[in-house]
Amino acid sequence: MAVVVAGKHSWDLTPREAAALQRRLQAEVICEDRIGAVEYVAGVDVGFEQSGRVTRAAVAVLTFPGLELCEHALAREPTRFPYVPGLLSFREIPAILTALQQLRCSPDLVLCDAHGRAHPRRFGLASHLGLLLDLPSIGVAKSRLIGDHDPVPPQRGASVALRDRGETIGAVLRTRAATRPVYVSIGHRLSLATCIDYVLACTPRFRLPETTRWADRLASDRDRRRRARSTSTATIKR
DNA sequence: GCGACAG
DNA sequence: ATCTTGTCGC
Repeated sequence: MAVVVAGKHSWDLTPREAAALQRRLQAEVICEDRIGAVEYVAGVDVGFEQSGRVTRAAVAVLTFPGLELCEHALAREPTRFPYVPGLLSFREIPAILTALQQLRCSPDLVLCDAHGRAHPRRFGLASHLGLLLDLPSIGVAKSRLIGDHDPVPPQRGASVALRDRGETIGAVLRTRAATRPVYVSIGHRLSLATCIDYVLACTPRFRLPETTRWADRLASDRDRRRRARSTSTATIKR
């Protein structure tokens, strides 16, 4: 069954209106486990073309827990909202929805390269997307937006609480030893403990061949440009 | 007023 | 997000 967008609202908003919408929708996020059997898990990421005016969204659907690639989709759309810290979803979600709607199967869980509840108004991209799709979702960000935390012990699986204004808003989790930890937070329809379990289940110590192949495909354009640049630089140096 | 600020 | 230089570790 295809992905269905359950919720809808205007995307033609000013930054001020967008923040007001976040404050309203934040109350509808479910922070308890309302999740069934997980057979397919989707990973969502976006990038921008060199002009900066085109947003590209990539979605990969993997089997769970085997993590074999079974479907993917790409979308290119004009960027119609500026990057404002805290309003990332208004820039990225329209293209993500386009990509998701091309899928033939609907995932049971969505992992996002962004924050969920670890957000100033408790409504990061992962929560926004999860609510629109009415699907369990998790925020997995590479860097901090808000909150404070203690140092994270060095071994895989170690985590510490991410706190803001006296509240636990997420966890800082090591998915691999000797790399930077990731910032995990509830997107929608999951408890924080369950979010951590799924992130660890989706980030095994050794990359599967399918995962590597998919990452290569996503990075191909960027790598091609980088290679061309370093080649020309090397030529100039000589 | 100043710093901080997912991607 | 992107770009760069130097440095470290496998």
